[in-house]
Amino acid sequence: MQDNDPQSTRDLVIAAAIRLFGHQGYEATTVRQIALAAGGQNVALVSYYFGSKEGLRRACAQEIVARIHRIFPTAPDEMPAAGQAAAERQLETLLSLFLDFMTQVPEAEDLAAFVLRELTESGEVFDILYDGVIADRHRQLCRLWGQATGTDPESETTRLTAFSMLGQVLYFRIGRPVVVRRLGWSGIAPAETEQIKKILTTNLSAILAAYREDPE
Amino acid sequence: MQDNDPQSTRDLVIAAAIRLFGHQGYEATTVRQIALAAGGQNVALVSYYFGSKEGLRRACAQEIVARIHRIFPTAPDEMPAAGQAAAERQLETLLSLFLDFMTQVPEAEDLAAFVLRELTESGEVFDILYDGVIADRHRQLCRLWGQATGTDPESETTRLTAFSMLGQVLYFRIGRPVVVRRLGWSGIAPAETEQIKKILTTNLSAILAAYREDPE
DNA sequence: GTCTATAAACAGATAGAC
DNA sequence: GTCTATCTGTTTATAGAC
Repeated sequence: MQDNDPQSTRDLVIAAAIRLFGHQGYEATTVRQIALAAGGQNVALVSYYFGSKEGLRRACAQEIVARIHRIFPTAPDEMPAAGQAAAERQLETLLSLFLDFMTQVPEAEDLAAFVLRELTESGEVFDILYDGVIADRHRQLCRLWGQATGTDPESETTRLTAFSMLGQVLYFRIGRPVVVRRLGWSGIAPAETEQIKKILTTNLSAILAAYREDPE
Repeated sequence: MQDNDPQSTRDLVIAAAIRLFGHQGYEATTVRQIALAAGGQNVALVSYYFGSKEGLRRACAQEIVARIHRIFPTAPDEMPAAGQAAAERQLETLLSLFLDFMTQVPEAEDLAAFVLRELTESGEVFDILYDGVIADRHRQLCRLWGQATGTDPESETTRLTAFSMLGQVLYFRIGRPVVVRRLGWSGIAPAETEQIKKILTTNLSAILAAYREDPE
C-alpha cells in the first residue's frame, strides 16, 4: 500500500482515528474500525506505527495541536497596543473566524468532538490539548478584551468573561443537533452561520459596552 | 440483597450507570463495572431488570428526564404576562438557579456528562432527552425572553439568543477543567460560582438591553 | 512496511440452581 | 430476586512470513 499520495498511511490512520475517537469515543472505537476507515489498512499497522492504541490517541492529540496552529496562528505576544475601537473590531473578526470554523469546516466536527471527549476524561491527552492550544488562545483573547475595554487583561473578570464568549460560540458546535432541531433547520449552512453570527456580534458589543462603562 | 433501603437495587444500578456512562461513555463502561459500583450487585441483574445494556441506557435517560422535572418543574404554558422588568428578574433567577445546579450540585456532573455524550451520538436516547427536557425548557426561556425584550418569543433571533445564553452557563460545566486550570482555582466552590454569576448577569442585562433598544 | 495467524483477556447475554 | 457457571463473539497485542 505504498503509493504516491501526499497522505501517508500514517496520516490516513490518524485522520480516521480522530474522526472515530471523536464520534464514538476512545474505548468504543476498535483499531479494526480505524484500520478499515483509513482505507482498508491492516490492523497490525497501528501497533507498528504508534506502539499501542493509547499511543495512537496521543498522536491524534498532537496532530490536532499542530493543525490548529496551522489554521489559527498565535499572534505574537507583543502586540501593537491598538485603540479600543480597533481591538473591538479584532475581537469581532476573531469571533467570526472561530464561528465559521466551528460550524462550517467539516473537519472541525471531528476535532471538536475529540477535544470535547478528552476534556471530560481529564487524562494525559487533556494536558497536551490544554498546553498546546487552549491556554495560548485564551490568553490572546483576554489581551484583546483588555484592550477593548481598558481593563486588566488578566483579571478574573476578564478571564471569566472571555470564557463566557467562548461558551457562546462552542455551544453552536456542541449543541448543534439541539439547535438544528429546535430551529427546524436541516443543518447549519453558511446562511445559518451568518444568522448566528449576527446574534453573537450583537452580544459581543453589548457585553463590551457594559464593561467599558462599568469597569468593575 | 433485599433490604429496607428506600433505594431499591434497581435504582442503585441506574444511579451507578448514569455516573459511569457519563464519565466513561456508554461503550467504555461494562455491566460488570456498573454492578460493582452499584454496591457489588450481580452482573446478571442488568439483564434481569433492563433486558440488555441498551435497555439500561434508555432507563438512565428516562430517569434523568424524571429527575430534572423534579428539580426544575416546568412553568404552565399560560403565564401571567409580566412586565419587562419582572421578566428580566425572572430570567436572572433562572440563570442563577441553573448555574448553581450545574456547578454546585454533585449529581449534576453525572447528569450533564451523560446528556452531553448522548447529544453527540444522536441515537435513540437523544430523542428521549430532547423531548423530555430540552424542548420545554428552551421554549420557556424564549417566552420569558420575549416578555423581557418585547419581541416575538418564537422568532429565530430570540431562539438563537436563548441558546447563546445557555451556552454561557453550560460552558462552565462542560469546560470546567479548562476554567479551573486557567483561573488557577482548585475547583468551583460556592464563592467561585458567585464570581461567575456576576459575569453572567452582567452579560444578561447587557444583551437584553441591546435587543430592547434595537429589536431587529 | 505490510500481511496472516493467533494468543490471552474480556465483553454481553443466558441457562438454570436456589 | 439473586446467584454461579458458561457460551459465543470480539478485543488488543504480538509473532513471524514475505
